Amino acid sequence: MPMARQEPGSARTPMHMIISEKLRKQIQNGVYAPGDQLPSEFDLGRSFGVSRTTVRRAIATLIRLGLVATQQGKGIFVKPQSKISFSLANPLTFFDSELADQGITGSIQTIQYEPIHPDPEIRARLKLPATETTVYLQEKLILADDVPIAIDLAYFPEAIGAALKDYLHNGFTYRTLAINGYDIESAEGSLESRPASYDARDLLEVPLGSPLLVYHYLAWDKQKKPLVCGETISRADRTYYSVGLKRSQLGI
Amino acid sequence: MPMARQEPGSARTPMHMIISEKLRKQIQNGVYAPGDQLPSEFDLGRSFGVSRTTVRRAIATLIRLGLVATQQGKGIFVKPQSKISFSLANPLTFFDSELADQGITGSIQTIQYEPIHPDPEIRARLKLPATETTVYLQEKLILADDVPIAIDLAYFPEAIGAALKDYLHNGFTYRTLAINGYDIESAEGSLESRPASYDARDLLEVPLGSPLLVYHYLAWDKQKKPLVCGETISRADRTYYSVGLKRSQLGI
DNA sequence: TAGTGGTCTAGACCACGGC
DNA sequence: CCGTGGTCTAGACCACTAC
Repeated sequence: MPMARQEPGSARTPMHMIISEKLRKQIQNGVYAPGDQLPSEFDLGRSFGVSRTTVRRAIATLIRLGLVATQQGKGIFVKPQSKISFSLANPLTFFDSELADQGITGSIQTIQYEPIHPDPEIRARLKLPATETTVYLQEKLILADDVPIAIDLAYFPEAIGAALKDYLHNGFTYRTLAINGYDIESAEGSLESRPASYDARDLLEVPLGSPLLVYHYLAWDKQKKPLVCGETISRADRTYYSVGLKRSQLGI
Repeated sequence: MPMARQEPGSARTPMHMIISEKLRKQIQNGVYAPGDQLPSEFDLGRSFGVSRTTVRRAIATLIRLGLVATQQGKGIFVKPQSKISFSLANPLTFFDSELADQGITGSIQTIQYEPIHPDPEIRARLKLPATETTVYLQEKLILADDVPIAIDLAYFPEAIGAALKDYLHNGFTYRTLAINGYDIESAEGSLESRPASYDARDLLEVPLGSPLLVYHYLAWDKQKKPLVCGETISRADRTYYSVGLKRSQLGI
């Protein structure tokens, strides 16, 4: 029997939406608590009177809303919700203490720290002269309670990168630059959100297409010479950025 | 014939992923330009040798990545990419001129401006005394070139809301507060990203689960008395926030 | 009327987890 | 071994768009 069509005159709401909305409300009302297991796809299909394909579509919606996660061979589980705060003013600067304040153990894994030949966009941001073809790329994974929550890619001009080689393995901070005589005078940044690509999905262990926060930054010294630029890509389900502004900084 | 299983020893990559990745690369390499129509689901299925269900799964991935959009009865089209910048320091303050600088016509539609009885979270943020049970809610839709890109919900203490009743219909800005004698001394905000719910999907015309940027804000006067709080919910595929920081503001 | 995407089915095989 | 989610099929009906 193909397709169970809607009774004439009944609401036009697709079954997969009815199912996902019902489950969503049950999760938000605590019928299913964080960590709880939902009924199996087979059982849900039987109790709603639909095929497994339709149930799977409803579950896919809940995954996209960040409410549940599936585990092959085990089942469907309600995800715990809680976000970690990053400060926009000093990203990753007091990373450890910032997380400690929130009751979380932070750590940084350097994935690579190597000289590379950057693409034109990075060259432009660092205002590299034509004679300089090399920058240092520091790629690191940021973990909270041993769960990856962000990737940071930082690009340093060659001289700075070489000088800081031994200092940056344990994570980058603006302070590391300052201690080594590179004084940051100003910085600019931008915050956007993008859906997770297949690559990001593998690194950050999130569903494909789930929101990621991307923080682009660029810092200069007094002579307006770029010291570092980069981007921090973080799981939007686990992180947010906060900022405080005084009167002088507001555009009033 | 059920399921076309993989040849023994071949890569384990699902067909839907092979298809979506191939189309993704073709889009990024310009084989399909923004605005172009992709082959129909039927044709894609035929050319890849898979069922339409599998093609639809691949297309669903491209939609989640924000690369294409479907139109019933018409086809699958490549989405144009371009983002509008909001300033974090003065959100919505110079909204019109900010967008004009980017070559975009901005407009604001007030959805409602009414006294309401807020939930405890808003009460706490505005530090309402127990005797005050009313705040003004201003809800508005922000359009760029007549396309909705954001929703803003602003909550004012009763006295301020009543005083500004006639001024706020044309959009809220910090400046409106200042002109009327409510001087903002400081403000704080936070930026996060959430997947679009069914409600947000309808208002902002985005796919379910696509990333939204949420900016929470709160502003005080000299006596640390809250003047306004609220949140701006914007389409992450059309907006980003930028911020500039001077040395004194960096945590170095 | 033809073509497109939107929804749904019944059933299949596979890979993983736990008993 | 069984139960779970992961992938896929072949075919159906519907709603919308364009000619």
